[in-house]
Amino acid sequence: MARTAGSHSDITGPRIQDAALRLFARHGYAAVSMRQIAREVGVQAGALYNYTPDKQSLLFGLMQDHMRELLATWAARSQVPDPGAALETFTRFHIRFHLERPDEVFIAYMELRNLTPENHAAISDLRGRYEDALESILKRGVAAGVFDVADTKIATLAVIAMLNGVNTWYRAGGRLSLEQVETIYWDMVRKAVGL
Amino acid sequence: MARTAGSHSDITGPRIQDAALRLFARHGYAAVSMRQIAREVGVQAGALYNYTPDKQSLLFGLMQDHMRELLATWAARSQVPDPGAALETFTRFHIRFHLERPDEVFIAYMELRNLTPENHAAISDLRGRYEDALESILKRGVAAGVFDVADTKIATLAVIAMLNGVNTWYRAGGRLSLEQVETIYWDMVRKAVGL
DNA sequence: GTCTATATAAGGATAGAC
DNA sequence: GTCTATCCTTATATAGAC
Repeated sequence: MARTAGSHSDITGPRIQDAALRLFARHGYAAVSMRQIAREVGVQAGALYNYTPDKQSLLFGLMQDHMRELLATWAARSQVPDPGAALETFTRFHIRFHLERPDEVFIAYMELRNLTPENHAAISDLRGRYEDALESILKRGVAAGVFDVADTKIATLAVIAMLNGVNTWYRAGGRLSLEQVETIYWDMVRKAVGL
Repeated sequence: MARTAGSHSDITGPRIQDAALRLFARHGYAAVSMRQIAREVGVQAGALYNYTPDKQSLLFGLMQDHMRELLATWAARSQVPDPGAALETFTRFHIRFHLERPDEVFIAYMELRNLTPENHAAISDLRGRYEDALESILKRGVAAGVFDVADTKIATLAVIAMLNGVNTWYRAGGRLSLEQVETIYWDMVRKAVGL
């Protein structure tokens, strides 16, 4: 729909983020122009700069928001004492959270190299905190003697990489329900850590 | 080094591919200009078009060469009859092959969306063939009753995603040798399929 | 086969009117 | 807050000289 002149600060901001998110995920940050984003929102390119100082900040904001929400949502979960149960909770949480946000996840992984060094460090730090959440579960399981894991750091990265793969193929309405997918992956994770 | 005028068709072609590979992997296809590639090679931008019809063909060629070499190298391995041994062979082969070619692997996974639809289909087909190689091993193991895998298609994607993760963190000369990394991942794969 | 020069288009970002 | 207009830079790709 064509837009007419006027003041719309309350809705334009989120619409810019939505459009940038979708376009960055689909075509990549470098391949998307500010004019494309503006067209999607229904404003002229110059108007975008009322909401973001530049294109880089737009990308960084999307990634930072995503990582912060990931950490906050996980932290809000009541922590399960039993390592095995905690690992199952993490596995199912990770799959569900990521499948609900395919565009955010895609950007968070694919556009790291398009961040300035400072922004890259900030996002890497947030990602490291999330990895630590999983590794602490693995360490507890090893300490309790219920997990058989040779290297908790590598196992952490291996499990996350495996779970992230779901986003590359899962489509709602396909052969398997989300619940079934969660269970299949949990079965593999469980066995991989020797539980 | 600065280049002078002259005829160098025998060496310029490979040098263009090398430069494009490194630059695409580092900054992303869309973010790299033909001028950058030319500067890296030591020629003017126009000279590149003696070797490639356009930038897209340069990307496609790199990805196609990589996938074909992956398939050919795997096919050249004497196929192991025992499913468990075959899976170990695949796991160690995949890790080693991919760690030896970090730039090619990075591009093959990150730049799919920058391919034209025709080129995308061609690369996806090659990737599918590689996945089939692993899935056929898993199917044989399930049929022989030695693997415990709920869904061979998902297990295939899960294993490959897990193994690909190595490329994001492994650096030669680090805490672990390549042999140790292979063994740690093989241990997780082995357990994940119930072997 | 490479160079210089250029056609043609698009990019990020800003200025000033409304 | 948005628009129009524009500055300035860069992009892919081609043409013709050497």
